[in-house]
Amino acid sequence: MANLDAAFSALADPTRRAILARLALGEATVMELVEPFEMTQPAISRHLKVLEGAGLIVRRIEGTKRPCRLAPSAVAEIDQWLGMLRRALETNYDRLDGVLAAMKPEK
Amino acid sequence: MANLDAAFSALADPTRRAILARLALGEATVMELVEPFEMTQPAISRHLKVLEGAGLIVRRIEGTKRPCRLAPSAVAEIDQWLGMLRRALETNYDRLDGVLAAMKPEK
DNA sequence: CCTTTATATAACCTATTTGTTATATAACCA
DNA sequence: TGGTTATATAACAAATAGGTTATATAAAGG
Repeated sequence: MANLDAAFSALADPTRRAILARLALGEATVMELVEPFEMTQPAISRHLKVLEGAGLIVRRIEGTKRPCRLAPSAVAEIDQWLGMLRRALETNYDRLDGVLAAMKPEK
Repeated sequence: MANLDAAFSALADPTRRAILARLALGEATVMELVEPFEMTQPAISRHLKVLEGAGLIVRRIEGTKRPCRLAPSAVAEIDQWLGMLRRALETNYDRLDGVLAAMKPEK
C-alpha cells in the first residue's frame, strides 16, 4: 500500500492540513494558498506537489493559473484502513466491558 | 494540533501500520512484534516508541516484558479531522451533481 | 550467583524533508 | 514587443527519520 504511505505522510504536515482545510471551502489558486502563510511561494508549490502526489488534490490549468481542489480517492483509502483500527478498538473495548462486568459481582 | 502531526506521521510508515494491524488482533510483546519483520529489535523498539508517542499504542509492564496494545484516543482525533475532509468532498460532489443535473436539459 | 532473555538506549550513517534564494517558463496586458 | 503576473524548478542548508551495531539494564531461572 504505497499510496497510504504518501497519503498519511502528506497529512502529517500542519501546513498541508491547513491547505486541505482551505480547499475544503472550495477551489483556490496557488497564490491564494500562499497568502495566509508566512512562507514563500516555492515552499507552498512543493507542498501542493506532495498533496497531488498523494492523490489528495487535483489541479486544473486556467491560463497562467493552476486552481487546486480536493480529490476524493485518497481519503476513501485512508478511511478504509482506519476502519480496521476502529473496529479493533471497539472489539477490545467490548472485551474490556465484559471483563469489568464480570468483575463487578465479585466486588 | 501537534498530536495530529505525530499521529499521521506515525501512520505514514508501513512497518508501523503493520504493527498496528498485528495489535488489532490483540496484545503482543516486543519480541512477538519483531519476529515477522526483517528488521532488528532496536528498530522495532523505536517504531513502538513513535507509536506510543503518537498515542496509538499503550504498554504494560509484565516482569521483563512490555506487552503493547492499541490505544483509542488518537484514532478518534484522526477520524474527526478526516471527517472535515470527507464532508467537504461530499459537498463538492453534491455541487457537481447539481451542475451535471443543470447541464442535462441543455443538451 | 551467573546466565539468559526481554527490552531500551547510544552512537553512527544515509536518505529524505522542508525551508530558503535565484532563476526559468509561460500566459497576459499595455 | 516588453513588462508583469502566476507558477515551477534547481541548488543548497539544516533538521529529521529510519536503519544499523554495540551496549546497558533488569527480571527470570538454573
